[in-house]
Amino acid sequence: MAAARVYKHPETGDIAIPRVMFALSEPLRLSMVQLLSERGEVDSIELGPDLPRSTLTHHTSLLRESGVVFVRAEGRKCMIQLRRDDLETRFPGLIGTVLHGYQESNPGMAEA
Amino acid sequence: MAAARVYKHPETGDIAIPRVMFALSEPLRLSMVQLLSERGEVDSIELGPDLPRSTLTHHTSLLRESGVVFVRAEGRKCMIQLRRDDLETRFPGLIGTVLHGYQESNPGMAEA
DNA sequence: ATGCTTGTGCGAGAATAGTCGAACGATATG
DNA sequence: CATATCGTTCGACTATTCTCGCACAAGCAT
Repeated sequence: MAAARVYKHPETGDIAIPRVMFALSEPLRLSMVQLLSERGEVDSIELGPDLPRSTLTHHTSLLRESGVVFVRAEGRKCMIQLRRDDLETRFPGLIGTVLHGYQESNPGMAEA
Repeated sequence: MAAARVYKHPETGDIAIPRVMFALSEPLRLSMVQLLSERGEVDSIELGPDLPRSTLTHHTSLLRESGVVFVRAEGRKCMIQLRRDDLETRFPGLIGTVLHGYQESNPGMAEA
Protein backbone atom coordinates (compact mmCIF):
# COMPACT_ATOMS: atom_id res chain seq x y z
CA MET A 1 0.00 0.00 0.00
CA ALA A 2 1.28 3.44 -0.85
CA ALA A 3 2.64 5.67 1.87
CA ALA A 4 -0.05 7.79 3.43
CA ARG A 5 1.95 10.91 2.81
CA VAL A 6 2.90 11.72 -0.77
CA TYR A 7 4.96 14.84 -1.34
CA LYS A 8 4.70 17.10 -4.39
CA HIS A 9 7.94 18.37 -5.90
CA PRO A 10 8.40 20.87 -8.72
CA GLU A 11 9.61 19.43 -12.03
CA THR A 12 13.30 20.10 -12.68
CA GLY A 13 12.43 22.63 -15.37
CA ASP A 14 10.05 24.43 -13.01
CA ILE A 15 12.64 25.09 -10.31
CA ALA A 16 12.78 28.89 -10.12
CA ILE A 17 16.09 30.59 -9.30
CA PRO A 18 14.51 33.26 -7.06
CA ARG A 19 12.92 30.56 -4.89
CA VAL A 20 16.15 28.58 -4.69
CA MET A 21 18.07 31.71 -3.70
CA PHE A 22 15.39 32.50 -1.14
CA ALA A 23 15.43 28.98 0.27
CA LEU A 24 19.19 29.26 0.75
CA SER A 25 19.14 32.76 2.23
CA GLU A 26 18.09 31.69 5.70
CA PRO A 27 20.94 30.47 7.91
CA LEU A 28 18.86 27.65 9.37
CA ARG A 29 18.03 26.22 5.96
CA LEU A 30 21.60 26.73 4.80
CA SER A 31 22.80 24.60 7.71
CA MET A 32 20.26 21.93 6.79
CA VAL A 33 21.47 21.85 3.21
CA GLN A 34 25.08 21.70 4.43
CA LEU A 35 24.25 18.62 6.49
CA LEU A 36 22.40 17.00 3.59
CA SER A 37 25.39 17.67 1.35
CA GLU A 38 27.59 15.68 3.75
CA ARG A 39 25.26 12.84 4.70
CA GLY A 40 23.06 12.14 1.69
CA GLU A 41 19.56 11.02 2.65
CA VAL A 42 18.60 11.42 6.30
CA ASP A 43 15.56 11.42 8.55
CA SER A 44 14.38 15.05 8.58
CA ILE A 45 14.54 15.07 12.36
CA GLU A 46 18.35 15.01 12.04
CA LEU A 47 18.21 18.45 10.39
CA GLY A 48 16.99 20.07 13.58
CA PRO A 49 16.64 17.62 16.49
CA ASP A 50 16.03 20.47 18.94
CA LEU A 51 13.57 22.41 16.79
CA PRO A 52 9.81 22.43 17.45
CA ARG A 53 8.25 20.03 14.95
CA SER A 54 6.14 22.65 13.24
CA THR A 55 9.22 24.82 12.70
CA LEU A 56 11.04 21.84 11.17
CA THR A 57 8.08 21.08 8.89
CA HIS A 58 7.89 24.73 7.83
CA HIS A 59 11.50 24.78 6.65
CA THR A 60 11.60 21.31 5.10
CA SER A 61 8.42 22.18 3.17
CA LEU A 62 9.99 25.37 1.87
CA LEU A 63 13.12 23.49 0.77
CA ARG A 64 10.96 20.90 -1.01
CA GLU A 65 8.63 23.40 -2.67
CA SER A 66 11.55 25.44 -3.94
CA GLY A 67 13.05 22.32 -5.52
CA VAL A 68 16.17 22.14 -3.35
CA VAL A 69 15.34 18.76 -1.75
CA PHE A 70 13.49 15.49 -2.31
CA VAL A 71 11.27 14.27 0.51
CA ARG A 72 9.66 10.84 0.92
CA ALA A 73 7.71 9.30 3.74
CA GLU A 74 9.01 6.07 5.30
CA GLY A 75 6.45 4.92 7.81
CA ARG A 76 6.07 7.83 10.17
CA LYS A 77 9.51 9.14 9.27
CA CYS A 78 10.25 11.81 6.72
CA MET A 79 13.38 11.04 4.64
CA ILE A 80 15.02 13.98 2.93
CA GLN A 81 17.91 14.48 0.50
CA LEU A 82 19.43 17.18 -1.66
CA ARG A 83 18.29 17.34 -5.28
CA ARG A 84 21.92 17.59 -6.22
CA ASP A 85 21.67 16.32 -9.80
CA ASP A 86 18.69 18.49 -10.72
CA LEU A 87 20.31 21.55 -9.16
CA GLU A 88 23.57 20.81 -11.02
CA THR A 89 21.60 20.48 -14.27
CA ARG A 90 19.79 23.75 -13.82
CA PHE A 91 22.39 25.84 -11.94
CA PRO A 92 25.83 24.23 -12.41
CA GLY A 93 28.13 24.81 -9.49
CA LEU A 94 25.59 26.73 -7.41
CA ILE A 95 25.33 24.37 -4.47
CA GLY A 96 29.10 23.80 -4.34
CA THR A 97 30.01 27.46 -4.22
CA VAL A 98 27.20 28.36 -1.82
CA LEU A 99 28.16 25.63 0.65
CA HIS A 100 31.84 26.45 0.28
CA GLY A 101 31.03 30.07 1.09
CA TYR A 102 28.88 28.92 3.97
CA GLN A 103 31.64 26.76 5.46
CA GLU A 104 34.15 29.59 5.22
CA SER A 105 32.07 31.45 7.80
CA ASN A 106 30.91 28.41 9.78
CA PRO A 107 33.92 26.06 9.89
CA GLY A 108 32.91 24.17 13.02
CA MET A 109 29.58 23.04 11.67
CA ALA A 110 30.93 19.98 9.91
CA GLU A 111 31.58 18.18 13.16
CA ALA A 112 28.16 18.82 14.63
CA MET B 1 36.34 68.09 -3.32
CA ALA B 2 34.95 64.75 -2.29
CA ALA B 3 31.48 63.75 -3.37
CA ALA B 4 28.85 64.72 -0.85
CA ARG B 5 27.53 61.20 -0.77
CA VAL B 6 29.99 58.53 0.28
CA TYR B 7 28.75 54.96 0.27
CA LYS B 8 29.83 52.25 2.71
CA HIS B 9 30.49 48.79 1.34
CA PRO B 10 31.28 45.59 3.23
CA GLU B 11 34.89 44.33 2.92
CA THR B 12 35.22 41.39 0.55
CA GLY B 13 35.81 39.04 3.47
CA ASP B 14 32.71 40.32 5.23
CA ILE B 15 30.31 39.52 2.40
CA ALA B 16 27.90 37.00 3.92
CA ILE B 17 26.44 34.25 1.74
CA PRO B 18 22.94 34.42 3.29
CA ARG B 19 22.74 38.13 2.49
CA VAL B 20 23.94 37.59 -1.07
CA MET B 21 21.41 34.81 -1.58
CA PHE B 22 18.72 37.04 -0.12
CA ALA B 23 19.70 40.00 -2.30
CA LEU B 24 19.40 37.76 -5.37
CA SER B 25 16.13 36.13 -4.33
CA GLU B 26 13.90 39.03 -5.34
CA PRO B 27 13.04 39.11 -9.06
CA LEU B 28 13.41 42.90 -9.26
CA ARG B 29 16.93 42.82 -7.87
CA LEU B 30 17.81 39.83 -10.04
CA SER B 31 16.81 41.81 -13.11
CA MET B 32 18.98 44.69 -11.93
CA VAL B 33 21.98 42.43 -11.50
CA GLN B 34 21.32 40.89 -14.93
CA LEU B 35 21.44 44.34 -16.49
CA LEU B 36 24.63 45.26 -14.59
CA SER B 37 26.20 42.02 -15.78
CA GLU B 38 25.61 43.08 -19.38
CA ARG B 39 26.38 46.80 -19.21
CA GLY B 40 29.07 47.25 -16.56
CA GLU B 41 28.74 50.50 -14.65
CA VAL B 42 25.52 52.45 -15.19
CA ASP B 43 23.52 55.26 -13.68
CA SER B 44 21.26 53.59 -11.11
CA ILE B 45 18.23 55.14 -12.74
CA GLU B 46 18.77 52.76 -15.66
CA LEU B 47 18.04 49.83 -13.34
CA GLY B 48 14.44 50.91 -12.90
CA PRO B 49 13.52 54.01 -14.93
CA ASP B 50 9.83 53.56 -14.11
CA LEU B 51 10.25 52.80 -10.42
CA PRO B 52 9.46 55.35 -7.69
CA ARG B 53 12.81 56.76 -6.53
CA SER B 54 12.45 55.54 -2.96
CA THR B 55 11.81 52.01 -4.22
CA LEU B 56 14.94 52.22 -6.40
CA THR B 57 17.01 53.47 -3.47
CA HIS B 58 15.66 50.72 -1.24
CA HIS B 59 16.82 47.98 -3.61
CA THR B 60 20.14 49.54 -4.63
CA SER B 61 20.96 50.01 -0.95
CA LEU B 62 20.22 46.37 -0.24
CA LEU B 63 22.42 45.26 -3.14
CA ARG B 64 25.24 47.48 -1.88
CA GLU B 65 24.94 46.48 1.78
CA SER B 66 24.92 42.79 0.88
CA GLY B 67 28.13 43.26 -1.10
CA VAL B 68 26.72 42.48 -4.54
CA VAL B 69 27.38 45.94 -6.06
CA PHE B 70 29.66 48.98 -5.84
CA VAL B 71 27.98 52.38 -5.74
CA ARG B 72 29.58 55.82 -6.18
CA ALA B 73 28.08 59.26 -6.44
CA GLU B 74 28.81 61.35 -9.55
CA GLY B 75 27.28 64.75 -9.05
CA ARG B 76 23.64 64.11 -8.41
CA LYS B 77 23.84 60.75 -10.15
CA CYS B 78 24.39 57.39 -8.54
CA MET B 79 26.72 55.10 -10.54
CA ILE B 80 26.46 51.39 -9.84
CA GLN B 81 28.30 48.26 -10.93
CA LEU B 82 28.53 44.58 -10.07
CA ARG B 83 31.26 43.53 -7.63
CA ARG B 84 32.09 40.77 -10.02
CA ASP B 85 35.71 40.17 -8.98
CA ASP B 86 34.95 40.10 -5.25
CA LEU B 87 31.98 37.79 -5.78
CA GLU B 88 34.13 35.49 -7.97
CA THR B 89 36.78 35.46 -5.24
CA ARG B 90 34.37 34.56 -2.51
CA PHE B 91 31.80 32.44 -4.38
CA PRO B 92 33.34 31.25 -7.67
CA GLY B 93 30.81 30.79 -10.43
CA LEU B 94 27.85 31.96 -8.35
CA ILE B 95 26.88 35.00 -10.39
CA GLY B 96 27.37 33.20 -13.70
CA THR B 97 25.15 30.27 -12.83
CA VAL B 98 22.50 32.43 -11.14
CA LEU B 99 22.21 34.78 -14.11
CA HIS B 100 22.25 31.85 -16.53
CA GLY B 101 19.40 30.31 -14.58
CA TYR B 102 17.63 33.64 -14.53
CA GLN B 103 17.91 34.09 -18.30
CA GLU B 104 16.58 30.61 -18.95
CA SER B 105 13.28 31.75 -17.48
CA ASN B 106 13.42 35.35 -18.69
CA PRO B 107 14.92 35.18 -22.19
CA GLY B 108 13.44 38.42 -23.47
CA MET B 109 14.98 40.58 -20.77
CA ALA B 110 18.31 41.04 -22.53
CA GLU B 111 16.80 43.24 -25.22
CA ALA B 112 15.01 45.57 -22.83
C1' DA C 1 -6.99 -1.09 22.88
C1' DT C 2 -3.65 2.05 24.72
C1' DG C 3 0.34 4.82 24.63
C1' DC C 4 4.22 6.73 22.28
C1' DT C 5 6.42 8.89 18.27
C1' DT C 6 6.49 11.91 14.46
C1' DG C 7 4.48 14.82 10.72
C1' DT C 8 1.00 18.19 9.28
C1' DG C 9 -2.02 22.07 9.36
C1' DC C 10 -4.08 25.92 11.63
C1' DG C 11 -3.66 30.11 13.65
C1' DA C 12 -1.43 33.72 16.24
C1' DG C 13 2.23 36.90 17.32
C1' DA C 14 6.50 38.99 16.06
C1' DA C 15 9.81 40.24 12.74
C1' DT C 16 11.19 41.31 8.23
C1' DA C 17 10.56 42.81 3.52
C1' DG C 18 8.42 45.42 -0.45
C1' DT C 19 6.21 49.51 -2.01
C1' DC C 20 5.99 54.28 -2.24
C1' DG C 21 4.41 59.31 -1.12
C1' DA C 22 6.19 63.37 0.87
C1' DA C 23 9.77 66.28 2.42
C1' DC C 24 14.40 67.61 2.28
C1' DG C 25 19.10 68.32 0.50
C1' DA C 26 22.72 68.43 -3.01
C1' DT C 27 23.85 69.22 -7.76
C1' DA C 28 23.08 71.18 -12.25
C1' DT C 29 20.83 74.34 -15.40
C1' DG C 30 18.58 78.59 -17.05
C1' DC D 1 18.41 83.63 -7.72
C1' DA D 2 14.91 80.36 -9.24
C1' DT D 3 13.89 76.04 -11.10
C1' DA D 4 14.69 71.31 -12.27
C1' DT D 5 16.72 66.85 -11.35
C1' DC D 6 17.88 63.03 -8.57
C1' DG D 7 19.03 60.58 -4.17
C1' DT D 8 17.93 59.84 0.67
C1' DT D 9 15.20 59.38 4.68
C1' DC D 10 11.08 58.93 7.22
C1' DG D 11 6.98 56.87 7.96
C1' DA D 12 2.97 54.26 6.75
C1' DC D 13 0.76 50.43 4.74
C1' DT D 14 0.69 45.81 2.94
C1' DA D 15 2.68 41.38 2.30
C1' DT D 16 5.59 37.74 3.54
C1' DT D 17 8.36 35.05 6.59
C1' DC D 18 9.76 32.96 11.01
C1' DT D 19 8.58 30.83 15.18
C1' DC D 20 5.89 27.70 17.54
C1' DG D 21 1.84 25.91 20.52
C1' DC D 22 -1.88 23.02 19.91
C1' DA D 23 -4.85 19.54 18.01
C1' DC D 24 -5.17 15.81 15.04
C1' DA D 25 -3.78 11.72 12.35
C1' DA D 26 -0.86 7.88 10.95
C1' DG D 27 2.54 4.44 12.15
C1' DC D 28 4.59 1.55 15.55
C1' DA D 29 5.32 -0.79 20.04
C1' DT D 30 3.34 -2.76 24.07
